Amino acid sequence: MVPQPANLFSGGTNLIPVLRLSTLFLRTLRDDPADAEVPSHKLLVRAGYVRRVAPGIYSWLPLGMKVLANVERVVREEMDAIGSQEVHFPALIPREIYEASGRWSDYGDLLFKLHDRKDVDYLLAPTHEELFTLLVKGEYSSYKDYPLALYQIQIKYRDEARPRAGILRGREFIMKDSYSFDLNHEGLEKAYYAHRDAYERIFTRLGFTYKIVFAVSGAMGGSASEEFLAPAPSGEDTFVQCTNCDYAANTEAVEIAAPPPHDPSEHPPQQVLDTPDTPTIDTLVERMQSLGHDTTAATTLKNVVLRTKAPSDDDWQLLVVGVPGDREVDLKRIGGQLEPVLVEQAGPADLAKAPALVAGYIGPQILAEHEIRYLVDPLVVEGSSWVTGANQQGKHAANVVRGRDFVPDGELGAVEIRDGDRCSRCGSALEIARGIELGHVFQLGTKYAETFGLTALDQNGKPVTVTMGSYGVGVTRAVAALAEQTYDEKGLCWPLGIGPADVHIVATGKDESVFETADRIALELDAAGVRIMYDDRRGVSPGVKFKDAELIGVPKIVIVGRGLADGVVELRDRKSDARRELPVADIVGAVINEVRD
RNA sequence: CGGGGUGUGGCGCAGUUUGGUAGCGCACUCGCUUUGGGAGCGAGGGGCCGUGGGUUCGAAUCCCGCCACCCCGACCA
Repeated sequence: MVPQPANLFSGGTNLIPVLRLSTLFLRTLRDDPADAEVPSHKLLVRAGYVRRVAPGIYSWLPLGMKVLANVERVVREEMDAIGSQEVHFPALIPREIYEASGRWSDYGDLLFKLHDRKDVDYLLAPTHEELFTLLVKGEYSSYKDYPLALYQIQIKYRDEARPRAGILRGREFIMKDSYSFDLNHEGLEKAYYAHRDAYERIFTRLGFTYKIVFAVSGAMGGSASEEFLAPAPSGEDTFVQCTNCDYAANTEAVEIAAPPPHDPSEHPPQQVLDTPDTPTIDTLVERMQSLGHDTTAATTLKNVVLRTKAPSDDDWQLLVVGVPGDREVDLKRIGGQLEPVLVEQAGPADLAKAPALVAGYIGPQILAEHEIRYLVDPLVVEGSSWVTGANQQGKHAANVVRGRDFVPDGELGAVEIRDGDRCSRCGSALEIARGIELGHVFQLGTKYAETFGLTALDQNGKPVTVTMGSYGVGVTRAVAALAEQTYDEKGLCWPLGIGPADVHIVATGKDESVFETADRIALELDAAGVRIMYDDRRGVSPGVKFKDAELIGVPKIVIVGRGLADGVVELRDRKSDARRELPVADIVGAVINEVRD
């Protein structure tokens, strides 16, 4: 028989695995912390799950650790289930590895850099592509070894310019990152969808409502890319979803439907008008209307001057983008499409180099002859007619028709998306919403494999570059995002299986029989494998215990108190607040039923 | 990096305008009462008032510098 360990901290009972509030390292706060803005931050601090140490850096207390462990368990089970194998890399990495991929400088200020006693440079890893790639390169060299998928759950470090929203966006956070390794694109696709399916199971099991949206691959490079977003007002990502079909996309990656093209010949000829002092759309529309035209902002063509730079170039190139005048240009969206080419607003110095561009009166009619690249938003359809600049100070042109009076070099989704824009799939209205990025899957391709020379010999003894997929889940972020999606005015509201316990037993009153009964219920439920939190504090008023139970957010609450005189205890549901009284003898069975639903 | 704001006990705050040797609520300790919605009374413990300098008989308070943090924006898997 295995000797039982002495438990110095359980108040002399044997309820070791049970979270007992009399000894639990927990202090709940009555007030919201002053530095917290979003609900998850306020509540996780108030309910004693986390404490702030420095900006974007948090300590996790026992309750927080329980939730974190539950999230990690679900993630592990689903990753293991698709055959991905867990590894663990260091967070502390020597500079040379990041130098080889170019990211020591590419990541810039986002990297936490440090050095050892010999003055050798190190960094705290913001992500681990390099180490995964190098590890596989060191072990595998034959086509027979593939396919392969590896993952880890690791602390990441990113020196964000502005950490915010508590746990949602920290400088130190836990991420599950995995990589798939395949010999061809078919293999990559298979791995991609295996991970995508695994993520659906993970976020469903965690109790999220989530949305899978098309995304741009960002700084990581790559092609196919989707994000798992948890819709929430405090989310930092903006996405659109169709009100009719299942199309959804990050606004950076969205495509919207354009009106049908016109026949260019149906418009009257171009006409140049005197429009002095009309450098803005508003002033132009006013002037045109006073001249008797039915011009609105939406029928003017606004031409915005940007500059671009490809990674291989030293100099910036001018780029003019045409959008309807009632629309703003979305630089983020443009940047996502032009990646890895950099894009920004052109400055006065850039304009000075192109005298043909008259600020406030730019029109596309002359851009081709000056060899200035011109792209239009798809809303500027073939054959459409516009009021736009005449490329002379104080003059605009009307009836300027695409395909007749100017031919753009191409199309580029450039306008800022608005509520009510049309779905590119079905034409129904799109709506805009905010979400928290829980996970990201994308097909990385050969970028890192090429950089580090990760190849496999095929049947003919020829080296083949391995193609990779990259898949991330924000683990600490998921804890906060779940709080964000489930909280109510009383506090946190965890789903079954994810909270620090599934049942919270509250013993109220001073009668010793209350505690004896509650002790027994706790023991029996624990023995049945139900995860229990037990408020066994003596001399604490019922109100305090109820408030704490609601704040902590365990899904089922059992109250052993005044009803005991009549032989009943109360069972409550935290979320719905449904309450029922049950005979003491029935409570254990009833709870087990509810928890195992 | 730009704009706004704040630094006073573990947490939330007052006091700063008008200088006089630090206070309230929560939490904590002890005693008595109380026990189904953040209890009451009494007695306690705990703070170089962000930091450096200056003015003054005297600075949380006035002056100058610095630092840190928070919020909005820029930026950011």
